[in-house]
Amino acid sequence: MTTEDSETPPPTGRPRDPVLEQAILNATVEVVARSGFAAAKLEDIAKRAGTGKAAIYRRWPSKTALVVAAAENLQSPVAIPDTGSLREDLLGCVRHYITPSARAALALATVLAEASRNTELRDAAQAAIGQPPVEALRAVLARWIARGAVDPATPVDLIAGLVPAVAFHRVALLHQGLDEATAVALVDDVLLPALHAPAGDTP
Amino acid sequence: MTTEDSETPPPTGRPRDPVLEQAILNATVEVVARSGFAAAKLEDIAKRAGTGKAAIYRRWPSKTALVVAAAENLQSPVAIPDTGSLREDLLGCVRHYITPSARAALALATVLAEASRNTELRDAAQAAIGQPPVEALRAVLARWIARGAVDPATPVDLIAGLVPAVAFHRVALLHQGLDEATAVALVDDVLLPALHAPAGDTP
DNA sequence: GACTTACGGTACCTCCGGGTCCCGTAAGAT
DNA sequence: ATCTTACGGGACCCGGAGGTACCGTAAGTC
Repeated sequence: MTTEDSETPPPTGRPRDPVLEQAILNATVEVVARSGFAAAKLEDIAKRAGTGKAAIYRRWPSKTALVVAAAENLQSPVAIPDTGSLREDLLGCVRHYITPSARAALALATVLAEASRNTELRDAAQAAIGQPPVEALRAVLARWIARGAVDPATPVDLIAGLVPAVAFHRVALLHQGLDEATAVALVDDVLLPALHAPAGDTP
Repeated sequence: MTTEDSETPPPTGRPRDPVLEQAILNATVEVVARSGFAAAKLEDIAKRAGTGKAAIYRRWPSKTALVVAAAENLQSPVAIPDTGSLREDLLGCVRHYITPSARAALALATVLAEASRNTELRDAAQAAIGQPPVEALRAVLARWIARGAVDPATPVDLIAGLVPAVAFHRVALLHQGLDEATAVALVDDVLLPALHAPAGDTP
């Protein structure tokens, strides 16, 4: 290996359009989120991306691979709020599920849940859109526990899992995204009471 | 109308087997819950029910109608616990989601969520397996509010919606049913703190 | 016993969608 | 200018599954 023999054969000819790449991924998310994994047609995705099926198969070997890529592409840097107020930090985390992209992600998750047997697909979706916001909430809780404002005995996993559960449930079954009022109620009436609990009511 | 003219033409010939009817519905739930709505094959359902496709189409006109009927058939009388203890009542409601039939129902719901465009299907599922347990929880909360043990200002809908959300989320995305430990934690660490809150912490 | 309808099973029709191929054209590299 | 590869788009192949038709048989009614 002098410089680069086997890898990267000199890229001659017309290069691939990166804009098209992104357009295809976006179209995939939209179509899959709206129609479901099985019902999503490659032709619809191609049409919505303003291209043909060939351009898709030039990049990904199968429908599954395409959807996995689209799910991974949804990853957005989830901020870990640190406002100095526990309530505001929680609100920041919960509000993450209100954004349009989050709603698209959840709708996609709805669908990916259907592909139960497809482990690859499910894991990719979970890692891409499931974990990050939960990790953020977990981090916030850990920080406030360290600060002594939250009981160290609180079941962090259970509490942190509450928010995505509600968001997912609303989108998947009730077909309505999380709204501001619900987010506030979730924080004030559920999360904060659960966290403020000292050492337990039965000593 | 003397006795019954138009309706019920004298049922001659071999009658339909009601046992088979139930077997088909059960098989439908199992196969659809395992494979998903789209991936569920009528032939698999028939085979699992120990019959042929013809026997199915003799009863329901389409795959969708069959699944709707199967969802409706899942309705089971959800008991409204009244043990004298708020905690026990809540536990009773939450435990409902641990039963095998509840897990099957939730798995089915996972799938029905995918059929977003099919309003008929979604509504049937919601009415059959979504509403009843939530109504039970709502009733329990209402009773304890009436008894004065729970703040009348508590957002009953939000709280009652928490449990199915968690159950659904776990089954659909995490692929694990609700277990006893989680149920207890849900009641002790989430529901009870949210309910015991008096009039609010900021007077 | 005659009749009617359900039964299990299978072969079949038909449509739909994933995936492939090929066209004429466009956009870069040498 | 030439070469190579990507592009949009259409034609096509093919497997799979919903739905139908028909068999011989079983289980009821009159």
